[in-house]
Amino acid sequence: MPELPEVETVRRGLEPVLAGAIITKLDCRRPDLRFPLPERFATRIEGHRIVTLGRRAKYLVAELDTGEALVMHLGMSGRFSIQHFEDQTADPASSNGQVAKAAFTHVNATDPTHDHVVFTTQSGNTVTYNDPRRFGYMVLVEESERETHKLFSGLGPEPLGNGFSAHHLAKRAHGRRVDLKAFLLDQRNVAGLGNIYVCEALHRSGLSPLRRAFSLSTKNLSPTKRAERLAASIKTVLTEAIAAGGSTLRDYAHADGSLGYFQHAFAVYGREGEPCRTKDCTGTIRRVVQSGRSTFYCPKCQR
DNA sequence: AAAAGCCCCTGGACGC
DNA sequence: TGCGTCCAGGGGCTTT
Repeated sequence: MPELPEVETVRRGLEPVLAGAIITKLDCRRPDLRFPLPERFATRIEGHRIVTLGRRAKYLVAELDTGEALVMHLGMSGRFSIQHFEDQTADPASSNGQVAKAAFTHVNATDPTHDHVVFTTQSGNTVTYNDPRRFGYMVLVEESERETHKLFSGLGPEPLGNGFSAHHLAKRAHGRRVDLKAFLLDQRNVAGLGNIYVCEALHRSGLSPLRRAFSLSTKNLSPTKRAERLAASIKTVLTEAIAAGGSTLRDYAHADGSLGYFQHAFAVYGREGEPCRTKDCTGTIRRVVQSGRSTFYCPKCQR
C-alpha cells in the first residue's frame, strides 16, 4: 500500500543494510511477481555491490556496480524486512561450544508463504521481500538508460523536488476535464501520490476532489490560487508523513521488523461519517467512488 | 489524445 | 465455524 512516504521510509530503513553491501546470494522463490523476474536474475546480482539505494516516485532504485540498476516496486502489499546477522560468542555450555555460533535476529512477522525474494549480504544480513498480492515487481535496467526507460520516461516531477510547483500543476492541468482526484493520481502529472495522500492534500487545500483539473490554471497557463494551495499542501502532507515514518522506523527492529507501514493520523482517509477536523468546520467526511477508488472528503470545506 | 473501465492477485473484514 | 461478498493504499493495458 505504499505511496511516496512509505517507499521513502522503506528506502531509509534498507539503506544502512544495502547501500555499499555486496549481495552474496539472491534467492528467488518463484519465477514471477506481477511480471516475470529478470532473466538470470540471481547471476546478474550475486557477487556485485549495491552502490546506492535511491527512490524515484514509488520505485526503489538499487544502483549496482555492474552498471545496472535494480528497480523495485512494492505494488499494493509489498514489504521488506531485515534479518540482522549477529556474531555470538561460543556458548561453553553447549555441546559444540568450540564453534562460534551465528544467529539471526528474526524479526519478520509477515507470512513466510509470500517471502518471494531474499537478498543475503556479505556481512550476513538478509533482506526479505514479501508480497501476498504480488502486484509488486523487480526489473533490471541499464543505469544509463534508466530515465528513458518505459517505467520512468513518463513520470512527472518529484513533489518534494525542484521541478514541482503550482506553475507545473497549472501547465499540466490546463484544459483537462478530469477531476482533481484522477489528475493527481496520474503519475505523469506528479509522481508518488496515491489514493491516501491525494485525499489528504485535497482536504488540506480545501479543494473538492470532484472539481475539474482545469480550474488550477488560468487562460494564460498561470496557476490559480487553488493551484498554489494545492502544491503547498502536497509538499507539507508528504513531508509530515515521511517524518512520521521516520519516527516509526526507529522502532522497527524492536517491533516486527517490517518496513513500509506506519500509523499516521489522516484527516479524511478512512474517516467516512466522522466529523471534519478542519478548524471551525462542522462538516462530515463523505466517501465517494472516483475512478473505481474510494475518495474521502469534506463537502463543506472542500469546494 | 483524453478518459473510463478492466484486470492482475490474495487476504482480511463483515454479514448470514 | 464456514461460506460468500466486498474491499484494499497501484498501475498497465484496452476500449471508447
